[in-house]
Amino acid sequence: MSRLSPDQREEVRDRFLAFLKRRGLRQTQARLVVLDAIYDAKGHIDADTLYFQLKQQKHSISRATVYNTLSLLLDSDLVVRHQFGNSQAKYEPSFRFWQHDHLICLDCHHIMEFCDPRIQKIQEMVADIYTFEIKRHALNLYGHCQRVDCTNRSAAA
Amino acid sequence: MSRLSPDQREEVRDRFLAFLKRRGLRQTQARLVVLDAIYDAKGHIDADTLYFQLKQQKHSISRATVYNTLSLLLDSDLVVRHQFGNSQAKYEPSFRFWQHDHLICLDCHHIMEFCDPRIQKIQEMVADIYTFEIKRHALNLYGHCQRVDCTNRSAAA
DNA sequence: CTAACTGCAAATTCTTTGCATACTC
DNA sequence: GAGTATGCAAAGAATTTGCAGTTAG
Repeated sequence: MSRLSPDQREEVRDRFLAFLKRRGLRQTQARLVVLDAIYDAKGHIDADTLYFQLKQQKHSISRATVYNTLSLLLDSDLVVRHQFGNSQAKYEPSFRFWQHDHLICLDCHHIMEFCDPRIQKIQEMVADIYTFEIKRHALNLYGHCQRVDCTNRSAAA
Repeated sequence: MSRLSPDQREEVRDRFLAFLKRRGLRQTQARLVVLDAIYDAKGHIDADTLYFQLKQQKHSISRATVYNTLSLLLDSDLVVRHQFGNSQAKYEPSFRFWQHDHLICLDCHHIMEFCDPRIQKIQEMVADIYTFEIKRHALNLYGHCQRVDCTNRSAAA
């Protein structure tokens, strides 16, 4: 996933500030720092890793604030949350990325991304049949990757 | 999801017993009771609900045993686990059900099921492109249902 | 100024683990 | 009878909450 340009990053920031204003919430350092950290991360970061990453930098932000800000970022659609089978949620930037899906290795938990336009079609058809207004989807494919450095590979046939 | 016939139920039971024997594990009352409870449930039951359901019946089985048995049922492919966005995992019978996917209401958390053969195609193509051996998939569509008794419906446009 | 935000630690929720007792093989 | 499975309660992991102090508007 390619990094955003400075212009795009600024737009993300503006959107978040606008969202906060619209909700009557304050623009705080902490909130912007969390936003930047997620957009700087390679992708698929969990709340605690984010917390430790910020702790190591000059910004020290409590877990409570990290979670609080994540919640705001989800509400503003600038970040999406994923639950890849385990209990720990992962977050990634959503802005300006085309909607993509995930391929998860059951052995090494490596995550790959792919994109297939047919899912859009399925989504539209299902929405129609079930009279359901679909906001988003998550397609996760679980299996075994063939990477040479895949760990925990089981002997199971 | 239609209920299984007595014959099918017996086959499920036999499969589980065979699985236990193969692993050198014991056939205990508790394990069979948990298996039955999941297959009797309407579907999409979580561990704690299962625990309380069993508690109310004559069978009193501890949470530890519920979780232990769920793990064995997952290993034996008789039950599948789902993570629908929240932290609480849900379980459902897998045997003799065609693979299906889920439509989840963001307001009332009602879950509907659907099935689309195109997902199979996508799965095969992605497996090919990424040299990945796919074992299973989960496609979740999140949105707003139109049921009259849908609760928590937000005013958001 | 003042209400909202933050940090801290304690509380909650879901799941796993350790250990004495009970039961399968 | 030997040793695994169970129940209980306590531990653990992820996330949330309450409250006193801090800060944006």
